Amino acid sequence: MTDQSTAAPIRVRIAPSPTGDPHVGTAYIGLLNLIYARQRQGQFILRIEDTDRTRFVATSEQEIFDSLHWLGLKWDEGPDVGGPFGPYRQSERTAIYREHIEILLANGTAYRSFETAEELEAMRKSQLAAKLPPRYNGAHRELSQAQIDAYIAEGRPFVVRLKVPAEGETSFRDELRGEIKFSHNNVDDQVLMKSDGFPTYHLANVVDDHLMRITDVIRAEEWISSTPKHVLLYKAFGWDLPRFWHMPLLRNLDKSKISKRKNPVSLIYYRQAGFLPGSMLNFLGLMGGGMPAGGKVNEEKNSQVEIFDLPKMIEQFDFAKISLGGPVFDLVKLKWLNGEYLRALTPKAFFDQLRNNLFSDDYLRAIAPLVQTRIETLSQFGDLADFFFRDDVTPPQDQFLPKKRTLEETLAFTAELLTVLETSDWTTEALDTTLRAAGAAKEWSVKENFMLLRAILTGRTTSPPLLESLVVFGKSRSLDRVRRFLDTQKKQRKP
RNA sequence: GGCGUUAUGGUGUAACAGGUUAACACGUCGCCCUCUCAAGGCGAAGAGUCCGGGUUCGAGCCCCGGUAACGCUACCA
Repeated sequence: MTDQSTAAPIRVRIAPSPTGDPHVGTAYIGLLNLIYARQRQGQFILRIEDTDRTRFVATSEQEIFDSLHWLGLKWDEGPDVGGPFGPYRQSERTAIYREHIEILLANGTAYRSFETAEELEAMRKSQLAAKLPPRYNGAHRELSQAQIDAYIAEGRPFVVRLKVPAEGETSFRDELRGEIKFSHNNVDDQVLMKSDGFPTYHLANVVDDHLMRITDVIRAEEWISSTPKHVLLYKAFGWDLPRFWHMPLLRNLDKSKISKRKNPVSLIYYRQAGFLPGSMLNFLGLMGGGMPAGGKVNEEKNSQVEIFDLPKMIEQFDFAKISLGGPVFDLVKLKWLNGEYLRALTPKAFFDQLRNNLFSDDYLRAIAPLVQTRIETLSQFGDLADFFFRDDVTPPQDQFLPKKRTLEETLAFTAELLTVLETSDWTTEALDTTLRAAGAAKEWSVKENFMLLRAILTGRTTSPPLLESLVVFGKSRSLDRVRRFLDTQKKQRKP
């Protein structure tokens, strides 16, 4: 029952959410999906999962497109290129989800649940306090039609939940690991449709994958525990299951799931910091095995360098050879690989890279007005604007530490700044508001506040205007600089 | 806590369907080249394959039992 007709054309997809910077993990899973599709003359689809209105970021979708294109990952169907199974943006498919939720409500595999978010939160807390696994208590599983009608007439908001069978288990086949079983005791009655009428991931994902004729779901390992819910949904609709492939999770150096706190994860960062798309793709392809002999080309002398481009990966990548331990995303090795790519460039191509990226007209045009009034000879440009072109800066303590502050409170305040900056819009106006508010909240003067950030960003106490500099330097790289600063300070204090 | 997944040097990976001193790359260290730094060349250290049992003439590969790490445990994906 797991296999779709073998004659059906292979169709795979990635389904990123536009909730922030395009993630390196999206590129990783995207690459794997693309390789899988190309190896089998299949189709690769991009679907935007924008059902979470609270985390939605307007610019994010375009950034996902741009970053993926930068890497050379091309999709056959998607919101921007269209296709026969659209729309490819979930926010444009709400009518479809409503229709489908009606089917489940009608055949008794889902039910309305009228508790408020606060009630649920309270329930969760008390369960946790009692050391019980936090799960929905099923209070509204068997509401009578009369009660339901009454609640609805009252105008009480509700969510729709999956009615997981009380007994038994659900098992499915993971193509890389074999059979995986979950007892229904451990599968919660997942919310399928939120009270705002938007579907959750679980519903939208299953419905779309079926409607878009997806044959193989290739996604990250973190989804394994919710797969039984998805399987139950396919069954509830009476649909065939796709194949499931759960890929190992990219990790930080400490083996935890890769995160911006410990590692740059934004593709925008990597692009702006001057990594070449080819080396990034090559590196990603090496993560988790799959390539012959772990990336060793052959026994010939001098040809052991792990150089793979997309066509080569499509030719040689073997999904059966994927190793399941979570690979550490090792920035040191990525840099080495990128260096290899840089050195392999012709002098002309290398010059073009510099000219089109680090020293692009756009970048220089944005920086120029910030320094024009501050220099007397053109060569002083370098003295003042060097931080725009550097990988990192390290301000000495006497530069960043305000006179009246201890190192302790300064670092705490910096961490505070980091959190508010992460969610701030990246315009001078927004940054001004954000920073002033954060400073006021902790009783840091604007001067102390701005000076601190200036030192972190530029490595000195004299610089072009802070806000404008932040904007020009970009959000990803600016935040990375703050994180690295914090990290360096932490490491210096510990040992 | 519950459930699930995983486990080869510091890191990424190899090791045919169990068969010699566990291989390659990054990193580290040393030497050579050299005005410096890289790059490049040469070399070294570093794992006995998470631990404990078992099967076998023989186990990193098979079986059993532990442990640890990670993931999930939301009206987020």
